[in-house]
Amino acid sequence: MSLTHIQSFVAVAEECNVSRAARRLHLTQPPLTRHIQALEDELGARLFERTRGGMRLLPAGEAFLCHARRILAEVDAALLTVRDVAGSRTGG
Amino acid sequence: MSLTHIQSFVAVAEECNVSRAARRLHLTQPPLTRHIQALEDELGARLFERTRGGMRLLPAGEAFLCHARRILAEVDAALLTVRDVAGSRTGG
DNA sequence: CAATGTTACGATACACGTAATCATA
DNA sequence: TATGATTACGTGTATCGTAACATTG
Repeated sequence: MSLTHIQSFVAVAEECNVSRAARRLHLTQPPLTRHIQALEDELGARLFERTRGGMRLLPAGEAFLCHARRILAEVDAALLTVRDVAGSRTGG
Repeated sequence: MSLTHIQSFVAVAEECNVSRAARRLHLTQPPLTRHIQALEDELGARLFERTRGGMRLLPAGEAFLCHARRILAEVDAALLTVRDVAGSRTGG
């Protein structure tokens, strides 16, 4: 599991479409497909249903999406907090 | 930023010692040193004070530690939740 | 010499993008 | 043919571990 895979998953879940998610992430489709496959493999569960028009979340995928967003939010918070603490070192 | 770097950071913070953290992570010292350096570089802040006997958290490091633990906990929770949802698919 | 962390360097593994493939209508 | 995802394959980068280095007592 990696943060990159998690970001890819969230993008695909929100776009319901690998191609659009790829554009949004400035990536091509193949790596994105592989990210999803790696997650599904590691979690031992299918996260998306592959439909004619794109990707649709399965129950396991919806469950994972909640956590995925919290993980990314926590990473953002970590970045902000550390920069804040370090930036205010002398500023008081 | 990667989950591996975050795991390394937490181990070093808890052991106050790169060598012990490396053993705990089944790794050697150099990659661990580089993980910490990469984090410090990316965050733009020094996380540890290098002392004679090992590593000691600086304020920015303590701030980051809180978030780091939450990120890892959230990842664990994601694993458990997804496996639970997927496992109970037919079990009712 | 013994213990700490760091840097240099070569081998391996990972991840990308292009191109080709499968499926649907 | 057009749109969607996936697989095959070559290449560039990242990451590891060993070995060498610097610091401290």
